[in-house]
Amino acid sequence: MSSVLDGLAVDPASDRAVFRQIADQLRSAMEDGRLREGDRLPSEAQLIDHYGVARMTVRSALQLLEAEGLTRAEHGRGVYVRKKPPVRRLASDRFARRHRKEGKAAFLAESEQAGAIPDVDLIQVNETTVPPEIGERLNHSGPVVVRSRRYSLDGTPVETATSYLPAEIAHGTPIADPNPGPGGIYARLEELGHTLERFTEEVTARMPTEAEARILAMAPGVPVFRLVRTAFDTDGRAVEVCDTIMSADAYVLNYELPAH
Amino acid sequence: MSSVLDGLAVDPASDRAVFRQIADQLRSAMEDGRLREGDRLPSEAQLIDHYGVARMTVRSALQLLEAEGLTRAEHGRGVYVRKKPPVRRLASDRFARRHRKEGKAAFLAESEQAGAIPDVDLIQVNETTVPPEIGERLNHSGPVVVRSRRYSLDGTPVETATSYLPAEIAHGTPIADPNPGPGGIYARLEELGHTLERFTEEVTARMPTEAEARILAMAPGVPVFRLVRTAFDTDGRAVEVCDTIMSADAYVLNYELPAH
DNA sequence: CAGTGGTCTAGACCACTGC
DNA sequence: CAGTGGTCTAGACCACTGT
Repeated sequence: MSSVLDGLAVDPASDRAVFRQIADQLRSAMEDGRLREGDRLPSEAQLIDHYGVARMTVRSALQLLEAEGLTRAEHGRGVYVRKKPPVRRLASDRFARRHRKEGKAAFLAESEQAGAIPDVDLIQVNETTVPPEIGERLNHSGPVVVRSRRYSLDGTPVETATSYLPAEIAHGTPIADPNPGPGGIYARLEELGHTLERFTEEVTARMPTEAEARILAMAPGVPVFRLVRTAFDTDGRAVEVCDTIMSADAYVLNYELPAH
Repeated sequence: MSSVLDGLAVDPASDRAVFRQIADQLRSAMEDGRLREGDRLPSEAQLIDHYGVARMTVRSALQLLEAEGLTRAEHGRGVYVRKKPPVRRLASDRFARRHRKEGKAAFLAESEQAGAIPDVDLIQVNETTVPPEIGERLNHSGPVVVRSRRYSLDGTPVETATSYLPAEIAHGTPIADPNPGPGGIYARLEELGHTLERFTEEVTARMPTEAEARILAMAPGVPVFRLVRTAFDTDGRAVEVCDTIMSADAYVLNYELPAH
């Protein structure tokens, strides 16, 4: 009976640790298609038999692959080649005013267009003192209205977002309500006289914190994007900062750069 | 004698695995400042003594922290709270023509401005058939000139880049030389009549492949950005695709979005 | 129930660091 | 040299899955 392990062996005398050699061989099998998305890897017991090593050695190899985001272990079932989730493409014009005309907030409008079922939950709105990092971007100190929420697609959480707006702008307005109404808070800002002129986005990537991994139900080996967007009105005033954490395997970010 | 472990204990009867509890406690110490950047964590032997557990248990805890990018183990020395490397900020106008006037390629010009010592090595230029993924973006099939190189700052590799240009544009020109001359290949493209109009950038993040981790000397627990930039000339023709892999902890990407 | 992965123990030998 | 982390063995018991 044929298996991806046929003919594979490790060299205990090699400089490269045995568990790394085992991981290398399984990784190669995934790279050249002997193992495909969704396939089950050989079980720990099979790897132990095949390579003649202790269980911890094969577990170290499997853990390495999991940390690289290549596999996913399912308790009681097996270890599988990870499937890539559907990807959300963020276009650079996604906050353009024309996309707000239909009365939908950005996330809902885009998702329905992509054929996925969007959901928003864990909505919280409150008023606090601005965190220093955000205050710098808002060029504002003192009270801010803070709106946080979690977005899901087809039941899978993909993104959390926290918006900060100066209280003097947002206090007592629909922006401070859990449901800000059609078009989202950007539509409300414009109604309040803050016509939006431009946005800046600052993108970083890192492994999720424990809290982020929990709230986004993240698999090991998947990083997050952190995207901090600042909205400026036509007076050049920063009127909102939105701090977003996104499961990186669910996103492609598209931008346009000028050449002049 | 006082230590970050003072008063800390684990509950073996808890639902949460002991090694996760140990990781939680060390993570908390890093979050609230009891352990700071560069500090040494308690040694494995100290953790074993303090918690009364086996070595594999404390190693599992430490490995979890390393995979989260929080710590770095140094053989024979100890486990340390990871220091954040200096960050390179990429501005959205970094390919604007005005930045090419001084005759420096983008990377060198920026780095010197930031006070770091840039280096470029592993330069390779050859001609091959265009990979499908790149061909789609170039809207071109057939031969391409491929330029790949590695960039370092202060001796630390931070980025690899591979440029693809249609051979009919680049063949036999300085673009196909290892050293393309002042201003880099974008200056050469414009001299050849391909005035650059705009760029698109597509940003993703994931854990590095084994090969990427090696060439960029990456620590465990640090993801990479993949940035695929396409350059268009004033005829709307895609004239270059640049595929870049960057150590994510060394970069912040800045972009501007229009509101209209 | 058998098979799977999750956790944990109690050792062993090794390689690297710094004194 | 003592102290550190890196690798590996050979078990144990548990929880989850599917038949």
